[in-house]
Amino acid sequence: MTVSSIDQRVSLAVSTVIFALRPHPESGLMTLWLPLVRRIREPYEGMWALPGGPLEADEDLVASAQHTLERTTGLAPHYLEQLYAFGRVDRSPDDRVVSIVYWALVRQEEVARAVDGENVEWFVADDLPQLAFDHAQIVDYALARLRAKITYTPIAHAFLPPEFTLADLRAVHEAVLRTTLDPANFRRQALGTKTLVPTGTCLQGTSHRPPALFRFEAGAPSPAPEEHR
Amino acid sequence: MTVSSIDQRVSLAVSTVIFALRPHPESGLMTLWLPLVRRIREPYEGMWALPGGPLEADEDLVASAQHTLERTTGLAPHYLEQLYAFGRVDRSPDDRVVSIVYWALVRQEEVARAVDGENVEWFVADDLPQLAFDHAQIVDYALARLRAKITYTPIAHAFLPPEFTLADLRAVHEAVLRTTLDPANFRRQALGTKTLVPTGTCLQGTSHRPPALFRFEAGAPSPAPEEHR
DNA sequence: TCAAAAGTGTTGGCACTACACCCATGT
DNA sequence: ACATGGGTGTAGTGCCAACACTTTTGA
Repeated sequence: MTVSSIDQRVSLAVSTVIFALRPHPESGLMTLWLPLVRRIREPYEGMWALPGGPLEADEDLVASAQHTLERTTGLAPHYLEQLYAFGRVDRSPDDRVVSIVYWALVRQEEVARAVDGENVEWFVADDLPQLAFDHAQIVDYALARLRAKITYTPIAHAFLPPEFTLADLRAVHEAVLRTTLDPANFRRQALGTKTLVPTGTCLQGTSHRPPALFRFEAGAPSPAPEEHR
Repeated sequence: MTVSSIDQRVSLAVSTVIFALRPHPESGLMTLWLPLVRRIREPYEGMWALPGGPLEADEDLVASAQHTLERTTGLAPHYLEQLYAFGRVDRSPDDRVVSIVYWALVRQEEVARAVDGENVEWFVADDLPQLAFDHAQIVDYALARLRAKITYTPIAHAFLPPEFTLADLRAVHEAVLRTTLDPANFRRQALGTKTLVPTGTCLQGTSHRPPALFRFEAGAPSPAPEEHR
């Protein structure tokens, strides 16, 4: 086997799968969306890809993901977690790239519309165009992780403003999991986690009984290392 | 901020936390052990560290972990999974290293004793010496992951020979989780997973009723990407 | 008064724990 | 016979889905 003239070094990139909730263009139902970036050079020029970039030598992994997020959406994430490191030799033609991928949750209302311009566009997460590299597989895995994790950890609040009703919270779960949930049982289960604190106030002007407002209270931190932002 | 003369590139390493079961030297109870490698150069020269090495340009991540495993224990893993990518800027003095860490389960009987020589030594996982870099934190996280995962996925068989009794399987769980488990309930729960197939034969010569032998049957594969060895 | 969602109560099923009990072997 | 773990049965408990029902608002 001959040593080709190709760069022998392995380069390291950090990419981020960014999720937000927004109504589906057809059905109008709340759905997961994510921003993609159009590639402006080979390989895969013109195709859509996950936002990201090379890891700088003086930059933590999380910091790199946060910078990508800031560049892509103009905001700081409400939730950010490492997803997986992808490193198959052939995942990029010509050169060798290992990507450490993060996933993030943001609030759609906060996304600066200005950024959504030239090379950034939001897509329905379950109906994406063809993606560059192995990014389709990565998104699938991120989706699976999000859907699994929302059922056993309180991350749904990352999609919501500081104060919200239980109906809001339930709507997030329903959108992410693409199901309907029993309001009564959801309420009990949500309150059972001890992560919700009633603000004492109610939401007014609802054409029905005013729902109580809650705030999220951080419980025991997850055992994941290094993510102490 | 001045650019120092230090290498500006980020280097990428793959390390592996290798677990095996072996009796505790004092209590005699089955316990988790893992092999460490003595560092033969700075930084942390003379200290114990996780086995691993730089990622070769033509090598998959899993392959790299497998090579480390082969080098350290002389065998192929029965279970291998990516743990996490550790990349804090200051985790190594002087240079910048991102480590993608795997964890593996092996059978103690298979470990080639010859390898356990010069710079490799096995330690009780819950009673380690001071480790180089952030490796103590890494081991803690690997232990947590193993103990969590053994409760909801059938990985215990990776410590066992192809055929085993339910008592063997239970002993593995008890050793990993450091508890005792009710034999009757453990049996039902284990059989409930539908991953155990009775071989039809029984283990003879036990001074009591001969226990049935089982074989592990792979169920639905996990949704983790890329680990299709 | 009515519609609509908030919030509470009730019931049946399922899973898991604890523990009693019988079974099959070697000594 | 008896000690030892293998293996089965069973009652109690707690969680969860389903769904009936009451409450509180705006229109």
